[in-house]
Amino acid sequence: MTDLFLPLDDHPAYRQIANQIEQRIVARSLRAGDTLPSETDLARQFGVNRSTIREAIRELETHGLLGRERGAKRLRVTLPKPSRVSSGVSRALALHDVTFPELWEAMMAIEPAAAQHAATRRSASQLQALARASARFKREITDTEAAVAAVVEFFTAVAAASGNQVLALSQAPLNLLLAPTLTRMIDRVPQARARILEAQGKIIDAIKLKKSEQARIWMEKHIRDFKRGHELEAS
Amino acid sequence: MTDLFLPLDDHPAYRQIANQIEQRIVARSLRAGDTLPSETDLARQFGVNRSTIREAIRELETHGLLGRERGAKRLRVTLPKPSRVSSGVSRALALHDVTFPELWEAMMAIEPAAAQHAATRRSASQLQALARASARFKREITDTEAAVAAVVEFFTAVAAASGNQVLALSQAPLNLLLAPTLTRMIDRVPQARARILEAQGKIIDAIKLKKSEQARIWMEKHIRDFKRGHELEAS
DNA sequence: GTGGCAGAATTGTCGGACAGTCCGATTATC
DNA sequence: GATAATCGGACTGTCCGACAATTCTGCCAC
Repeated sequence: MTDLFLPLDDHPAYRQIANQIEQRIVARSLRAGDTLPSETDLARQFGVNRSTIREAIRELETHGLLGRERGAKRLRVTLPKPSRVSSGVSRALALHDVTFPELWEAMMAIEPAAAQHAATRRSASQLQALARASARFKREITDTEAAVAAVVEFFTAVAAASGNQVLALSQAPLNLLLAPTLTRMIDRVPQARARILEAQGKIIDAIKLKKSEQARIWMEKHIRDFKRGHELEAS
Repeated sequence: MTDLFLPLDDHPAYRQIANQIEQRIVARSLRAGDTLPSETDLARQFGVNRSTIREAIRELETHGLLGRERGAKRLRVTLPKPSRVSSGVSRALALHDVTFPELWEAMMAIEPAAAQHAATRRSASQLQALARASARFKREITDTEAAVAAVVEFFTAVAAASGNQVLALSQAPLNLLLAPTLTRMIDRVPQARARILEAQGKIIDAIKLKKSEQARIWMEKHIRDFKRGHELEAS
């Protein structure tokens, strides 16, 4: 079953260097905010050419572990931004041709949980953010693209209010995948907009009153509507 | 509120090139398996130096969009491997200092759903994989590290059996985060091993018999045990 | 068709170079 | 003395050219 011999993968220098630096960051020996030595310096320290260092840096930069302040020259250690990470995930999922049912099942698992926890933990400002997102949806309800963006914003706000980074980061990629489908659906299913608005209202109410069970139930209904909408649209 | 002028972020050439290639891949104009032109060729086409091309390639390579067959020279378009993607996510979460309750809540949302769908959709071989993972846990039950690996393998197998790529990819990062905590817990809480084994058995039974509700419930109990274990361990 | 082989092609790494920009210190100005 | 203009050094982004090691390819023998 398992191969007898493992393939020996030679590590190019740039990858070894990237790994070494990554190790340091993960081990907190380099901490977020720290500035890295200059490329020339790194090249000297590692005993390689600057070009090699640059390739290593690119690797870490795309992982979000290194970055520069806007327009700054010096490189510094940064925490991977959730938005960057999740866009990578959703791109991967998109390339793997995820179907709507798959997406929907995942939303059905995650969003209600997020809503439930949001109801018990939301701060006042997070509640405001929710209300703002819903208001924006109401305002932009005729502009399909803006409306979809508002729906995504609403989900994001719920996840943020859940006070759970893991849930938030699990949820974020779903939004990006949902957008295209939702755009079609919202245009072709007449009652979709009204139902979304109603659900958002109920969810906000529940979260405001800290009724976690209510929040979960309404979010479930909300997500179920997406499936119905998708079925209607497809027929 | 909003700034009058947007900061103009200049995109270095290597990033522009990376974006262009990425676009092609996402738009399926370059499809998985296609081989890319040589670096020299790309440099000519884009009208830049080979070093610049190389930096762009590194970027796409770390995103998992490009890769080489083992020991091959020519670069080809590849689908991002879930394992690569999820390890990036879990590293990001680890750096953000995720707490156990956060992790636990996410598991509580995702794993039962995965188990439920696995019960309705699992193939025979996926069922076997589940049994294998559990058998391995039983066999290695005294070797902490191997036992933890087996637990992770079990969760992975459940997610795979769910037939849902989105759930699987949402779940994968959780495993990597769970491992260290579980290692401590399993060593300090005497009854942990037995309870895990029992839960795995019940879950496998339910999935084998396609009792989705049972599968969900037992998975919930299983995950709840982790919280209890964690509380016991902490005390 | 299989195996082997020489030459072409390609990658990984190197050294050096240069323009544009950012940073810090120094000097000039009010 | 505080602020503004100035200047040199440091650093990045990009380029050029080069070379060893390895892979790829077309060809030949069997």
